[in-house]
Amino acid sequence: MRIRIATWNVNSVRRRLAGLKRLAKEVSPDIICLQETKVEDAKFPASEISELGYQNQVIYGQKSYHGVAICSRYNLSDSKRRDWSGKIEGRHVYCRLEPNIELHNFYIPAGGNIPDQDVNEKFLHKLNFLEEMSVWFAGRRNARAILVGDLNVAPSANDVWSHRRLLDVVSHTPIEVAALKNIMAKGNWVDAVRHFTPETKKLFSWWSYRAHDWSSSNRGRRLDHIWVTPSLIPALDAAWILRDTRGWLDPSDHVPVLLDLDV
DNA sequence: ATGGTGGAAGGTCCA
Repeated sequence: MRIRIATWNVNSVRRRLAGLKRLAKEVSPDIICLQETKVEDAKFPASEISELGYQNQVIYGQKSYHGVAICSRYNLSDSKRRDWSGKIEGRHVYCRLEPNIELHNFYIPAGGNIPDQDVNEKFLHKLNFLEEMSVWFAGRRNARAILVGDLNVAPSANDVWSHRRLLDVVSHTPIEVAALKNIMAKGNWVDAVRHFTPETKKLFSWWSYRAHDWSSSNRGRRLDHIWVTPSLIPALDAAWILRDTRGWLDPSDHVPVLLDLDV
């Protein structure tokens, strides 16, 4: 059985319905994990997404900010919402797929502009969130699991357009990179995208709206990730990033990341 | 150091 999973920070699910329709038509994921839905659950466009084929939905949103969802052609069970770092913000949902795979969808806090936890509460919140994740997943390392989402950290030198110029920019600072790698180490996670594309090759999943020409300047970062636990490595068929989506009409600033599994 | 754009708002806040 082949399962195709997409993760996409849509920057408002209601503003991205045409993009979701095009993604469903052209790429046909079985499961789409969304971040930054920016809508409370009662106003989530459930019927529109159901009409695209994704009748099974786990949503956890709030007004204006954050918000995540898992939308699936297949049945989902044991769906849960979890809060982190003392805030109720709609940043994590998870559920079970058949055959017995746990799927986690995260929107990790961006962390504000100043990379100093003593003066920037948002950066402190991000570091606390990452630390809590490392502890929680350390206690679940025997799970057969997939973790996707906008993790808001670009861990490797070739996950950013300029390692040197972003060392002091939130998303690529050494303290965030160490925190993300600590989650991977303690939770026994493997980076599915880097499993297929060597670290020597630049890979981005986000380009700022503020660039005059995002494609030619290409000042991107890889903030969106798909991880799997080791028992799923033999099932990995492919993992890739849909760069062209950034050039679609009315784009998100993030593009989808895809995984094909044969389980 | 600042601004550049986009989204939810209908103030600004956030990315």
